[in-house]
Amino acid sequence: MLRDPTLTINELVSKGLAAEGFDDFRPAHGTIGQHIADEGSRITELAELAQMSKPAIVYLVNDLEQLGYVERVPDPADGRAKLVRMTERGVRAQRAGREIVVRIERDWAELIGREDFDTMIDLLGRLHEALWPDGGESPR
Amino acid sequence: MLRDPTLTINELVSKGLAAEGFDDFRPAHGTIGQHIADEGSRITELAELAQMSKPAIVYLVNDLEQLGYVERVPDPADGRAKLVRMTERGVRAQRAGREIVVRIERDWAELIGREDFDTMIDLLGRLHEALWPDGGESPR
DNA sequence: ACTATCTAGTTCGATCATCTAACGATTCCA
DNA sequence: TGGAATCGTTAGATGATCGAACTAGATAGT
Repeated sequence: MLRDPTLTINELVSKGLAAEGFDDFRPAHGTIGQHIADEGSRITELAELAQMSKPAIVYLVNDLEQLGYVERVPDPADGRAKLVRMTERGVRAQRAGREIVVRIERDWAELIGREDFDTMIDLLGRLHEALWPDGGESPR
Repeated sequence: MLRDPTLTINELVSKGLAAEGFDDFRPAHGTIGQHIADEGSRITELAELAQMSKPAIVYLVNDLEQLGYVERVPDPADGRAKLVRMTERGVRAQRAGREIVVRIERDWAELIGREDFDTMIDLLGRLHEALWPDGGESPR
């Protein structure tokens, strides 16, 4: 019951983006897009948020950089670090992706009723909050 | 909110099984264990239920057969087909897995309250039912 | 009854996403 | 100022998945 909707959202977003000209954007890239901050995020930071290893993030960021969705800039605060930041194209894709999610939520809300849907989201949020308090810090 | 719990359940079940002597059972194998019928299921059938390609199922069933969790028997009703059936070890693992899931549900229910948890499950079920009516048939 | 077509499972080859281990560069601290 | 921790990366491996092409068996149309 959790798994199917998760996969379907990913799939729908991917297809929706493809239809809007972002056809080189793969589902796994969404992990980055979801967590990246507007001012840019460090690799380590993204790894923590996505609960993935750093090499996995590097792999995805390499892809996204190659495809022109993100760029690496040196972090002025730390010579070792780099900030991964959305390019203009990346921002457009991110916006499009969020719109698609909103549309899916609207569609699904109609299926079981807006009120019940909101309740469900709220409860899922509470469970998530209970399992990963706030920022969410579990090293992997 | 959907993705994290999904992954966590998989991970916890895997670890729990490992602790009970089924340490060669990998998360992906769960896809089979979840859908296989007591009398045995065909490869094609499993592919439909899991919404995966046939080769992917064959790959997993090969693994599970090698590890002694399932066995292939000829389907008396169709000479081309084979039934994938749980072995004794498979049944034990399946039971253990279900117990672990029950335990996780109990733990999580405590986090947000049993009543709200039940409501959430019910709503998720309704959404799932609305998206994949009953048997669930979407070819891939 | 024969052939053409369809279906069940499999093999092959490729690809994607992910991991652990090891490494150079930089920063931090005692 | 020198040793330990941290940041990103590379290298190498593996798991899970797919599509295309194949074989053996079933089925339907003539």
